[in-house]
Amino acid sequence: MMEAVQAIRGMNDILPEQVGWWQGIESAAREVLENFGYREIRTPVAEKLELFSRGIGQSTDIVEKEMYAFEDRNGDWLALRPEATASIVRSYVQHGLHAESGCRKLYQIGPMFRHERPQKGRYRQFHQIDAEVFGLDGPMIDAEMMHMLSLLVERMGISGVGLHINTLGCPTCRQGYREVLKSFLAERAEGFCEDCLRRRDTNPLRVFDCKVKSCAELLESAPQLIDYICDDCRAHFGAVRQFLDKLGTRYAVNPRIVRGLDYYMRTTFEVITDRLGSQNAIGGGGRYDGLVRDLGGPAVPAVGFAMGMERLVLLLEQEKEKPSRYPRCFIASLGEQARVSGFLLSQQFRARGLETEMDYNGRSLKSQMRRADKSGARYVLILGEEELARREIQLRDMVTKTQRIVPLENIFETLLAVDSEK
RNA sequence: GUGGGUGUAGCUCAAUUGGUUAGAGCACUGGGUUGUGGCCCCAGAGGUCGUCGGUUCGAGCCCGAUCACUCACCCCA
Repeated sequence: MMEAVQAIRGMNDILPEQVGWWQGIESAAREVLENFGYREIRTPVAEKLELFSRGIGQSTDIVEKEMYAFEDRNGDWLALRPEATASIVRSYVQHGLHAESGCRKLYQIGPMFRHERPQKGRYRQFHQIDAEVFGLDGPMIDAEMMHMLSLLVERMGISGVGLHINTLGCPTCRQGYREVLKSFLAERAEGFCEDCLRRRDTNPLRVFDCKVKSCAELLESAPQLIDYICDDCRAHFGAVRQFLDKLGTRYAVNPRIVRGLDYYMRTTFEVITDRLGSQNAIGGGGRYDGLVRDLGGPAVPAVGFAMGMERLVLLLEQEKEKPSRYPRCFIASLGEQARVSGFLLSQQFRARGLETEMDYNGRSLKSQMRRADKSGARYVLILGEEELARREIQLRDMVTKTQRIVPLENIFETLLAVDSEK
């Protein structure tokens, strides 16, 4: 035997047994998003590398060490997209979508790529549901988006998750806070772990995300961003919270939600579960008013979020029964002539919209019945040479175990009539 | 990128201190009814024991390397 080729590490097949979960999640997402006025946009999985280094941030982990970047045959540097926002913004700018109206709501569902060490809930090819709103800078849309995210999770049948929100301030007021925090970290340097000391220089806000106990304890006395942000940012955050309260959306303010992408400002949020081990965020996002301009477009404000579909599937597997589908009808046949007639019959049934299965191998009736049973079909049509000669067919109801002989003519209508009596 | 755990049939797992031909359950195929499913009975098929190398008279078992999976760190969805 030749050695079989394996799938790429961290890139998984979604087998027919699992695909029902994915379809359920996707249709729930489309339904809710479209209901809120979002329209689908499909962008390529590869972009120029520059788009992500400019968009996501040069010093972020994603750009620094997780991107699938490569030189193509023309010598251009490309990358498989590690997230959707930069691509959507690129497309929005390139096609002048900002010209059409004040506000634009877009969504995308598809694969993303990051070269990380795989673990539960984290893969190298993973799938996101991503939504973005362009052109609105007020707090109302921030609240609506988080409200919608809660509905989305609920509509998918997932419970026991929490919405955590925070504000990062705007680039101006955050800069002041960064300096204050940096000096706080410098004063107490000996108490913090190595990672936190490294973060002090790269991205000081991320220390709040540290899981080391001693760091968390020290940070309790740290200066809080909320005390340093400007009046406009404070008012924005206050209004977001008021709207969420009025919408009845439950949330917790969590100063640890700082996000790892450079473009976020003001509102940030995550949907968190305690049932997935360490990969506990099933969705997250925030406001990024500066990104469109940074990518060469007009100064259009924006908010967006992404959800991790693998994590949603993991949660659904924990609490719901696996969705499955069954053909309505199975055609069993005996003898070559009858098999051909059964084959043609199955095509007619399908053409009329009835999900129909059959046995193509010409095996024993017993084995065909076994297959019919396993397929979950409610009805089995049995066609032998005897029935064929008399222009008849056996119609068996697998649930009631009753069987009768009916005319072959108009068998489709007969089957529908029998089925509608149930 | 760092650390821990695990690799035996399609799946879940066995295999005495290293000892002849590596087993079971589920799933699969056929039979038990000249043409009838779930339960039961019988039979069959399915493995280079992840891979390569080493130790040994002898390795599924011990050692090393490598690959993969997995969990955690990191980071994030």
